[in-house]
Amino acid sequence: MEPSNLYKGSLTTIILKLLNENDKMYGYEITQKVKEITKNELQLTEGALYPALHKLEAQGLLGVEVVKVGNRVRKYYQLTEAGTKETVEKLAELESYIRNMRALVNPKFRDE
Amino acid sequence: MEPSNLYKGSLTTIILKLLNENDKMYGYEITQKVKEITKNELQLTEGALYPALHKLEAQGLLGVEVVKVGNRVRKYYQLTEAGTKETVEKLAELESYIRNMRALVNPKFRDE
DNA sequence: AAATAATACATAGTAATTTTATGCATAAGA
DNA sequence: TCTTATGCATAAAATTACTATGTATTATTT
Repeated sequence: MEPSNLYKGSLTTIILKLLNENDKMYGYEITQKVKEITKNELQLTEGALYPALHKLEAQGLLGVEVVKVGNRVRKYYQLTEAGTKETVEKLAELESYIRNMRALVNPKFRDE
Repeated sequence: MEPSNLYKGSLTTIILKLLNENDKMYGYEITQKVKEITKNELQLTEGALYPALHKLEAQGLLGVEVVKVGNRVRKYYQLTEAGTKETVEKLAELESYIRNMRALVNPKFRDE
């Protein structure tokens, strides 16, 4: 199965959740984690990921720590306090959205 | 809870599925159906819906029938054969996407 | 040793999709 | 009569992600 595209709006939630779970991660690590968890079905493009990380940082939801590993730079991101709050909200939104989509596409899930 | 925004990419799937289920519907009817099913949690904006319907029609996935009701016009849409096929694919994509998102945000759903 | 793949970041241009804001018009209800 | 509901439509703006490209280091394969 070829890797599918993201439904636009869900990338931020993915990033926040993974950081919430893993304390601190760097960009490339996030891409790999998503591939692993979704068994290659979802692929984060770098052109989406890095700008998203920068934006979250600019919004004060993430903090950054630059670490040199050998001769290469890694930028570790972690949730700020505001970021943790935002994560909770985004997750709730996603759950609600999934519930609604399930109800829409599957009559079985309607009266819940 | 205020009506939330759509995750971009899911509108087409919603439209196709509702038409698949209800045989033929007009735009306003679709907006109401979505409100009803999601208990007002999801609201389709007309600015998104009508262009989406026109696009699906242009792609040959929907057929239209204009009906006069009193002095007002309704445009009933229904799936074409190609539309029915597309519906199946879109639904499969959505299910897959939901599964992946669940796995990402909820470790419980990982090894499935 | 050289070529390739993987790791690690970044950005500009483009595309797709949706929201917001408007507009028009008829019908129903308060 | 005024407001709400029904019913369609489109343009401008915003959002979000993808594609393509660039740079550079490290590991693996040939």
